[in-house]
Amino acid sequence: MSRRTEQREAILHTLAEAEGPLTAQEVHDRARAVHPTIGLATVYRNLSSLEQDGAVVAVHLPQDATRYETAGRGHHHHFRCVKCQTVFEIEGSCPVALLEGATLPGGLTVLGHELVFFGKCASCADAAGRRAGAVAGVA
Amino acid sequence: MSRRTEQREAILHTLAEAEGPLTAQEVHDRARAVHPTIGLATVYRNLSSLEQDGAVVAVHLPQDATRYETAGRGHHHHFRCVKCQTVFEIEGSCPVALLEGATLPGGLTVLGHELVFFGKCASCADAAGRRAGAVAGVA
DNA sequence: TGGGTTCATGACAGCGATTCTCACTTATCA
DNA sequence: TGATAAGTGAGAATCGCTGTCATGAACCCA
Repeated sequence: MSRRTEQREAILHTLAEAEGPLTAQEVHDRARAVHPTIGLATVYRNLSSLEQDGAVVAVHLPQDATRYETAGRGHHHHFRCVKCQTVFEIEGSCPVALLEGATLPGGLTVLGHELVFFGKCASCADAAGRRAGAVAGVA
Repeated sequence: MSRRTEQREAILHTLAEAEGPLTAQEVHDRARAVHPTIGLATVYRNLSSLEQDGAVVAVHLPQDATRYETAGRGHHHHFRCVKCQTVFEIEGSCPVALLEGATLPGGLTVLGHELVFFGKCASCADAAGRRAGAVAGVA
């Protein structure tokens, strides 16, 4: 039972408008455009309570701050280019999702998973080798 | 061409003896049993150079410090109990490994991936429902 | 074997991300 | 409207990790 506050709405609005998952710092910066006095601690507090409410999901990428995005955009994973560090969304059916709810040997009950790919995006792969006409049109 | 130092060996030895992936802090604590003056910065430096040499691999678990384990124990993933935070190793064939080297739509070339499951281990699942004396057989 | 040249080390300051604390403000409900 | 408990903002504190720098040790060559 969380209260409805301007700050909370500003944060949700910021995430809804974002083109990809944002760090708390980025949320803070953008939310200040709407609510100039909002504090960083407030952003962190709201992000974690929103996560508990299921309104946002946290995205954990190795060697990066925790990022947040609005929930309800379907199951998907992320790909990070090891060269330019850009994060891409990977959509489509996930083979690992079959294990959700399964019990693995040893009695481990799977409730969820996080899958992160790393590799080279089209532009960096081009730059490295020769050149081909691949377009990195991923969200 | 890295030099062979006592510290480096102590770190490798510590990881080889460990029952699971260790944080830099844990490696530091344990390595001090062998080499009492070893510094934390040295541990971090060696861990990353060993990682570059391919002697150890880094394990990134959400909401946890980076962990390290010796390389060459085959492709596997990790499971973290959301209750007791224990980390288990998941072995067996990995459906995602098929994508290694593949090029995803958008021209994303997959070089590697990290997969982390979270859920409840046997003992915590038991404790939640009934209670039984399951042993947390950490690998 | 000795001596010089790097590279590695240890100590610690510093940084970014996140959490904690505390006094103050405000949404909510009787 | 007023009480009250939850939420807020500011800043200190904490945690994981990296950078710096003087010192120490591994390696190469004579």
